[in-house]
Amino acid sequence: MARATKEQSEITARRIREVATAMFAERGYAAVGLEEVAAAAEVTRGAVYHHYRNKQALFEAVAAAAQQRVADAVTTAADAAGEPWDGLVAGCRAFLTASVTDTHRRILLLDAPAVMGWSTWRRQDAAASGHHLAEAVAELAAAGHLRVTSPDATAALLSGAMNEAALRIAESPDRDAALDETWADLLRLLNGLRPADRAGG
Amino acid sequence: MARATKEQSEITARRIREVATAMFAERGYAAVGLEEVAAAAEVTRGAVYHHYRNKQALFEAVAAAAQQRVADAVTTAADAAGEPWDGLVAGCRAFLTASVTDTHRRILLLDAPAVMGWSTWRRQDAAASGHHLAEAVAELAAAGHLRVTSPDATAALLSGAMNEAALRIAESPDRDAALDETWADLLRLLNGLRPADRAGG
DNA sequence: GAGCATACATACAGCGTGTATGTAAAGGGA
DNA sequence: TCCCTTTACATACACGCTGTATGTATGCTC
Repeated sequence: MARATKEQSEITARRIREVATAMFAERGYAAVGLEEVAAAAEVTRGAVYHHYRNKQALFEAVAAAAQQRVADAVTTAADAAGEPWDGLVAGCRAFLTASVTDTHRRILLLDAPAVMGWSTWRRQDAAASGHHLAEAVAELAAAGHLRVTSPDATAALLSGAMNEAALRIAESPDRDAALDETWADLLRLLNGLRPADRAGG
Repeated sequence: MARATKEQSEITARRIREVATAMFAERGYAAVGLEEVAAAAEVTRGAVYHHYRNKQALFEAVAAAAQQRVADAVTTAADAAGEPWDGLVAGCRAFLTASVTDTHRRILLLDAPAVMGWSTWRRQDAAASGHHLAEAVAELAAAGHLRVTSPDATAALLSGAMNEAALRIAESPDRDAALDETWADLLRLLNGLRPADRAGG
């Protein structure tokens, strides 16, 4: 078969990644074979192995791209808010809504930790959206807007809370209602960390 | 080979489950083959398939047993406390310490959701420890000790927070310090949900 | 004690991953 | 422009693991 140019090669790699994203999101990592990924991308398995070392490497690329999209949504929302407190709230809201989508849910919240291993997954998460959360918490804590013992620990607690919430919301028959409900209680959790003289402001 | 009695059969099934528990905990679901499980249990793969429909069914049995152990630890701790509020706190503490152990961590927190699917996993969790958490929150909310919009949503948020915390603690070089740190901030989260006139009591 | 059900062992089929090899075209220097 | 190397794939193969079908000897029941 004719060999494509360097530019074409990147397009191929991206197409493989994109069809793999859809399939991993729909049926999960284990249930997807590289043969079908190749077929959907209109190449052979050889091409897949040319661009990605193995199945796990492909998944990691898929997860990284998804993670990046979530991170972009979070930072955009957080930056749009003025006050640091509002930024944290807006970022959390953006994270929740982004994580509820099917693509991100299955790939990032269900499969990623098991496939990549928790520490690798956590590193990637920290490099993307998790970093912003920890930083926002630390900043607010330093400014006295948040009472915490360890900003990192609090960030982890909040991150875990939001991840589980996203899974719950996604599974709910009425996602909008579940999101509102969960959001109200997440706000209560956040507000509960504010010193009495700042709360509600 | 000689066929054992009914009693022996249960012993064999349990032995398979126990060696599988150890291997799944150490190397993860995907990396463990049924051949090695059988070898470790001193039977053949045929025996494994006789007692468990397939690999996933074996894993679900393993997860259920682990889940039950965590639930027992939680209820024991919660029942030992007098006040309902103290019961919630004690239960959370017990859940955290139990979840940090290697066996429970990898099986219940990393692999279970991906292998069993989230809804199945959630049902099993609810039938065990999760149920108690939701009930405790609902009870405290009804009594006015906790301000929440939806007890279920709050329980999910807390559950997710603790799961993530357990993973973080387990990965930490100094688990005791990480546990103390995380525990302090988890208590802040819980206390933040109490009405002003009850907090600190 | 005869027949059936049970508790395994054995043998086999099929799929999926990973790897080695082949091939044709792109890219670069003379 | 010719040649050589590298790149971008396709093809072919080996192997492991799951699941299933079948065999077999023993406990169990009537």
